[in-house]
Amino acid sequence: MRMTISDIAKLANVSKSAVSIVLNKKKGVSDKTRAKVLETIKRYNYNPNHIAQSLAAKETKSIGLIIKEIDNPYFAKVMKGVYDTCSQLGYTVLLGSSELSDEKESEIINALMNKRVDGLLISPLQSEESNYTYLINLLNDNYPLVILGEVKNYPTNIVDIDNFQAAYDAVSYLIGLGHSKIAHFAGPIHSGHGQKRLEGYKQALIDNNIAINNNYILSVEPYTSYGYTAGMELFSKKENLPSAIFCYNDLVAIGLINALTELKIQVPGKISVIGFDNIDFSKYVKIPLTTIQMPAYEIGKASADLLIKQIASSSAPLNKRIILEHKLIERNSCAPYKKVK
Amino acid sequence: MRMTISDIAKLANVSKSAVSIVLNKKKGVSDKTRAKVLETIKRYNYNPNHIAQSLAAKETKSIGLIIKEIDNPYFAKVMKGVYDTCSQLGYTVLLGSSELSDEKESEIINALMNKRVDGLLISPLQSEESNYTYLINLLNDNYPLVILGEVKNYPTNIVDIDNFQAAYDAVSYLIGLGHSKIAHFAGPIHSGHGQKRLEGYKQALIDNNIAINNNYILSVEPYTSYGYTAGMELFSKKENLPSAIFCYNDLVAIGLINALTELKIQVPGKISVIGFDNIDFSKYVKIPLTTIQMPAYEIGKASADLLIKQIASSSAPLNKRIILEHKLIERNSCAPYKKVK
DNA sequence: TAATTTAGCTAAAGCGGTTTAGTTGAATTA
DNA sequence: TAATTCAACTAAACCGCTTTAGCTAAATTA
Repeated sequence: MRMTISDIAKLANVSKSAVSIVLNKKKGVSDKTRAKVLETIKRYNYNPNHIAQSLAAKETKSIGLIIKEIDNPYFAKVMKGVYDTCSQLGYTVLLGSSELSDEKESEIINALMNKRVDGLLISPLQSEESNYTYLINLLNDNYPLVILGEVKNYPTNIVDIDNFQAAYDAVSYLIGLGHSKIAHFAGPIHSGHGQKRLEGYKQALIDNNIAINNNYILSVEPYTSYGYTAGMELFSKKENLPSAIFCYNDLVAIGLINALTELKIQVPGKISVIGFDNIDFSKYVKIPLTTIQMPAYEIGKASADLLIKQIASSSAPLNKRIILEHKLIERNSCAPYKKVK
Repeated sequence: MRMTISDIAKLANVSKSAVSIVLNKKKGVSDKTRAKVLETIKRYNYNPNHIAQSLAAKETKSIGLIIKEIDNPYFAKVMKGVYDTCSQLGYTVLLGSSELSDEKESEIINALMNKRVDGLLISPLQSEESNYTYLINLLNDNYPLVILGEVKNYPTNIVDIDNFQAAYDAVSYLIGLGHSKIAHFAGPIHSGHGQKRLEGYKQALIDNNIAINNNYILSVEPYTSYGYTAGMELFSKKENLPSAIFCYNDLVAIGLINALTELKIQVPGKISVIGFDNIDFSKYVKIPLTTIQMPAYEIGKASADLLIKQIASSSAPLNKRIILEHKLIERNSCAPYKKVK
């Protein structure tokens, strides 16, 4: 069996308290005693039981990370950022992934809270106002929280980019290239990011006196395969087609381009496509993707950092909003509009 | 403050024991009492403190997952598999990533064990025999363990594919296409997978009477950028170049192809490239990649399943070896050897 | 009817730590 | 020299659960 603090205490001929003091590098024992304890700890290769420590100290030195999809290069980068700063600061991360299901999301939050994580880092689904009441409960309970996105009308710690502006920039870029028939493969429309990007898209059109065409707005699950399917569907009709498409994310854009090349529709010759996220692969893809860069790793780092700060300053809600910079990355999937037909 | 079991006990006018019995669905209380307890639990929205449960029950219902790189599509798929079965079976996963550092790997193992995970799922680095002594310690301690790979000369639970055979198949395929000057961009050569694949590569050459040329074997970090760099280096010399390259993984292959196209060397016209893993993106890349399919998600599922079985059958080591099927996926990055020069 | 099970319940010990309050003897201060 | 402070140390309570052992009253058996 593993050693306990009592074992060590007995072996070193001191009290449990003395061992605890040494363990936590507090003062209250003589150098001689400290040395003796340290030596028997080393000798028996004793490691304190973190569970017991957590129970006594009422903190677990762990956080819960809830993302939407494990299997998405964007979230992988976020995770890496979170993981890096957490492990550096001595925190363990308990993984949660809602996989786009509201139900799972709230189950996970519950499960992680029962595991007594010291705080929660959530990329929320927010598909229905009513469905994030539990988030609001957390806020009211003053639970250390950082949101990768936002909770409408509630001040919280937030780390994100300006999704509205980023979408606006993307569409403006397309307009600058001469396009006016611009479609949007929108993400889950009720998600925070999806909504913001949709709004940015619309505003860019409005500001350029381009009418919004609802047939040009398709809501699509944010995976490659759905980009493909939606592309196939849209371009099987042959009338009133767009000349450019702003996609919710790179995955969708890549799927779309795949459909397009399969249909022998030239990208960017005939159709320009712009993505979102700038995942690593977007530059290796058949037609290197013009896209908006999300600083995913930095978002991960910043949010973990903020969360741990919030945990430290316990009761007082920081309500910090960290908005990181996005950037348009020009590659080969967009071209000036040509009137030819 | 949050409710405790004592609070509930008082409120329901029963003992803590009674509440505990109800909580754990054991028998020992009347239906009436059970109902009463259940009702006050619901009323006060009580959730047992999992930390306290873990301490008392000496099990945490959590496992540690140690991968090599968070930010690698192959491991993302493995993680997803692990996560899916764990959350289904009520286990939480604590994330660990060695990021290719031996030192970190052993630190993580230590940290996770102190957090008292019930078992460990490790994709080990194994860069030096001496460096996996701690793995062997775990084995000797009879700690529930599943290895994604293997520990030489030690029986353990293992989930993997036959890396030797897979590499053999890949190289045989190239040979079947007429190639004989076949290089290998090997992964970290002391890693389990790296070594097996290297051996498979060599054996395939030997069995076909092709001399092994050590200049054709480059050890490369398993990232895109290193594939690129190594490609640039190799093909800057102009003599005795290979006509085909078997890469440690798709990432390296993609980087290599990038270098090649930059150097205006046609793939697969002049150089054939075969990868390993079959990550999602390998089919969307400029030159869709011919590669070996790793059933990453299945590996994740199977290993988590096995680990939890091992945890259940506690003391008795199962020592199961699950070898999953690989498959060669033909796409466009390999072509028959042409003698033209 | 008396003896024996059994069902329902709970007090108390234990899981492995931390922390508080208290004791002792040596060092300081007045 | 007596009174006070202080450093070193520890016993005991506590964190929030589970589990064991024991008690009582009702049900079963002989």
